[in-house]
Amino acid sequence: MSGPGQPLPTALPGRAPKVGCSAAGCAACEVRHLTFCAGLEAAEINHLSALVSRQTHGPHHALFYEGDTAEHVYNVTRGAIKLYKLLPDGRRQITGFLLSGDFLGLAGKDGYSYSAETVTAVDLCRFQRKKLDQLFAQFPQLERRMLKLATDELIAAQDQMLLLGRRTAAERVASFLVRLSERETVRGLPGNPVYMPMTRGDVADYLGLTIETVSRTLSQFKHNRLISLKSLTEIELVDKARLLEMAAS
Amino acid sequence: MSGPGQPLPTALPGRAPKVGCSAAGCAACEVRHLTFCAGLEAAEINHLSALVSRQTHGPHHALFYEGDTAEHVYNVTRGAIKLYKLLPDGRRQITGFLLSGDFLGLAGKDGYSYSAETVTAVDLCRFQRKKLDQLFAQFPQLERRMLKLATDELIAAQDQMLLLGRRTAAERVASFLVRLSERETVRGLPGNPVYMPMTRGDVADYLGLTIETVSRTLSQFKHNRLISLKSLTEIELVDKARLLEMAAS
DNA sequence: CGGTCGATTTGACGCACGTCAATGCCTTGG
DNA sequence: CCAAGGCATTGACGTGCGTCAAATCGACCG
Repeated sequence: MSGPGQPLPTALPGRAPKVGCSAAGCAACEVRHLTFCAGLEAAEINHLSALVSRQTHGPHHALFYEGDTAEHVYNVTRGAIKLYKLLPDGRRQITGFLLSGDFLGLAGKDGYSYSAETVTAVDLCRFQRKKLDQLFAQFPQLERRMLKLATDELIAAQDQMLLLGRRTAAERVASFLVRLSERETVRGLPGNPVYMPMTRGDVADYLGLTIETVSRTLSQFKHNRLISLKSLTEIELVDKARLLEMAAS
Repeated sequence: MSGPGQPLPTALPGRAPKVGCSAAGCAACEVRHLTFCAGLEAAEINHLSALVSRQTHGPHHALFYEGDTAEHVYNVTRGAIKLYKLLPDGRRQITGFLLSGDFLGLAGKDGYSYSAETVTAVDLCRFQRKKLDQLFAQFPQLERRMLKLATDELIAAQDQMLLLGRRTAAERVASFLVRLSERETVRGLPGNPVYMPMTRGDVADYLGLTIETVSRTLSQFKHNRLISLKSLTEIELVDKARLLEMAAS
């Protein structure tokens, strides 16, 4: 798996992702509590509002590539994004999927450490890193919040290492479904059926497997009545208890 | 691989790890430039000095376990530490090895996200998280520095995901040797031969392999004149160019 | 409505790496 | 010096997942 993606449904009837702050401004942002913008006073929010530039992109749009100078920092307010790294021969590892409220753009001195591409149509809040750094000086609260986000991401990355290094294919897929469901729940969505907008290839490259193994594992889950496929991108978790057990950590 | 480790040479003749700041205080700390203590004024260093408690531990000593309340934060000033996560059935993933100058103790709300155990004898600088947080309020510089460290760790974690998800056994071992060598170089050590104090089991659990595969891969490298084993814990990188190529990212 | 194209599923088969089992080696201690 | 206890290495063999290849499905379009 590598190369640019192909057309995917931009939205699903009756399951349109929650709309973010695209028009109304940061004060009305529905996902602010999830982002680094959380916990700011009204006055501070206005400072942020002045800095932000809003963007919308269609599916399968490259935002930046690994190694690019990291000039911007983003919050996702709608849709899904994938982050990935490539080996010279094209092998790909997806390091994360971002949903609304997720943050994007931490980078070391060598620029972005991964490439970013939209999975579905997305809305983004974009900040210039330079200007944001100035704001950090004014509002240490923001930097504290950023450290918390980075720490949470690090913890998630460590969990993923455990998954990639030591879990079986079935455990990986079960864990993926359960985690995706939980992330939707946190965002006020039902979480069951799970909305899974990425391709099997994306899932495979996230879980360190092949497309075929992901597909076969899902088929096996279906056969064992653990899940039921409403459509290619909608999976009902029928036996969530058993799935949780498989995903157990 | 799991369970507590067994005796290992505490030091190697002629290769004793660099001594840290154990006696002289932070002002004389040899690894400060690598830690979050970097870039502070003399006065600020004194504040830190007042907070720090120094510890020494022998090899194979557990510092804390995953889930423990995260009361402390550490800097390693001598020796090597491993961080790991366990699955209920005992499968283990080592998420990182720490050397002198490395930082330890970022944690989410569920306490430490990994267990920590010494590999060799170590010296540590220990801070109470609560007190350190107070210092952060006084010196935003410190928090900035902490964010940088967390970001660097996150980037390293993403590299490790790529390794665990997509690299072959030979690539993993080559990458491990080369990175260990580079880390020693940064610390002013020769970096060749590489000093590798952890057991084959530790390496296996770090690379998502088994002891046998690590051992076989090293034997194959030896046979192909890529490396030469001076001892179990000292590996000469004979054909570093070829190793770098295998590790290529 | 039939055709096209890519994504997904399914099947057959192979292999890289895991498992199981000696054997060897190094360190420690009597 | 010998014995014991752990690692580490090596060999033989097994298997989970990858590879290759062929349906099948589903969305889009003229």
